Amino acid sequence: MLSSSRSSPIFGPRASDPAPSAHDRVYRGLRSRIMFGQIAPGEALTLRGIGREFDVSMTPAREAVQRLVAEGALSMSASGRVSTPELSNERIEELAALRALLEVELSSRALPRAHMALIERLQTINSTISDVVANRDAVGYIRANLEFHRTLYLRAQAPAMLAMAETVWLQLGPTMRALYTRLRRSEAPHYHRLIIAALKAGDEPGLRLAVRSDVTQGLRMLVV
Amino acid sequence: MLSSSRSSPIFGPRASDPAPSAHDRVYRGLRSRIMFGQIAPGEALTLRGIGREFDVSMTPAREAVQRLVAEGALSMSASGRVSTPELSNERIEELAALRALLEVELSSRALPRAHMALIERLQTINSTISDVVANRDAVGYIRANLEFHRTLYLRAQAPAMLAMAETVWLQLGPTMRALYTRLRRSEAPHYHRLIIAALKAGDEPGLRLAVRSDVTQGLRMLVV
DNA sequence: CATCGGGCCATGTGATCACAAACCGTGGCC
DNA sequence: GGCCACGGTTTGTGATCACATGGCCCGATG
Repeated sequence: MLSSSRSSPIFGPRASDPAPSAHDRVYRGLRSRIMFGQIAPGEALTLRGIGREFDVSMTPAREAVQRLVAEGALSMSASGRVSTPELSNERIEELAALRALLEVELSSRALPRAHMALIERLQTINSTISDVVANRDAVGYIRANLEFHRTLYLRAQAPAMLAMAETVWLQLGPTMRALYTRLRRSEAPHYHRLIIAALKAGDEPGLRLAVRSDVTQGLRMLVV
Repeated sequence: MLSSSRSSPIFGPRASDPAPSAHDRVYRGLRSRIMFGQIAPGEALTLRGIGREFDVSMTPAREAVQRLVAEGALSMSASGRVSTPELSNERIEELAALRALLEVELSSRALPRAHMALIERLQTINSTISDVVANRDAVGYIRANLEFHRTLYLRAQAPAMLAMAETVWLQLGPTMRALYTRLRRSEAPHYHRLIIAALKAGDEPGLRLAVRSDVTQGLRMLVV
């Protein structure tokens, strides 16, 4: 995850990846599921089950799982059983603070490079979010929301920082679904519009505030 | 690396770890070596070689390597060969910025909980650093320096954030050695003393500045 | 003498297997 | 009725093996 030397196509594989190894296929598959909230917190996984599902032996399944455990996307009991972690409130707050820290910086670095084409793409993604929210599609919402952020942060030209932000998303994945199912429909892309406005205006303080708010807002209602 | 559910004894194993699995042993061993700069940038590793060295088969060696690759501590070529990464100047600058971002926040969170006992321990570590620097012991210097920071940040009660900071240290490990061999002896614990002074005074802005300086100073001279 | 090609060797990958430990359900006992 | 012990079954771990691929050295050739 953190800056593998390979390309990291989180949102769908690239066109011409020559020969994706088995453990990479499994890793990507599980990673998407976790990041986009398709696995509930506390759900258990078994190596043989993963192997059956992806049609590989236990070896690649183990490597993929090990990697996700290392990234905090899965947790492993002392006996080696793996499951998606159930985050404590303190942990959720800490991860939200990390998102704020990293993503504010990323957006700030992206600002000077944000041209009109980027802003248009963000607006397109934003309207996708509206559609998907109207359909009560939690997974689609999370995916589109993260794509919005990722598209912006890619402009920051800071791969290590982006990788860390994605690791935080990954750790929050299972929890995020629980959040977005109880989300009010109307308020969804509110801060996103503020972000776009600040980008257009070249308003750095406004952008930092908008990103921080967008990132913090959702998570705050989760720690009841 | 990132918040494994197990305890993470980076600086020497705990007393009563019941049955450390083989891949964990290998992982910890390689991780220390990398983080403390005992492996040069670009140095190659082989699974069978690691297996021989730690007296295990290829399987645990593979898992440990995979994990370190995921953390950015090792890089893997398209053909699967692993080596310690040779960082570009942009990457080094980015990682230094990450250190500043994360560690300033960590120190700031540790400040309200920093009591006298902690400050004394920091001073003890600091004198160790002076000794070790006098002996031109690069690895010892890096180890003691990181222990100084880690001791402070542990008080922040922010395990995910600390884990991310350690991941950055890990990525910088092989490069750090190259840095500290060309370090002037006298200036070593300068900013550390500023950090301790700010802690004693409860001076948060001063602490943030001192940490940022300490973290940035060394790395800056590396990007010639 | 430089460059290209072929063949051997080392290396990573993934499958399979043996083993030990943990989990779960059942039955008995208090 | 609740609690505990026990055995079958599931699960993770680590070793070993077969295979394909890439690297590297050496020799032949222009």
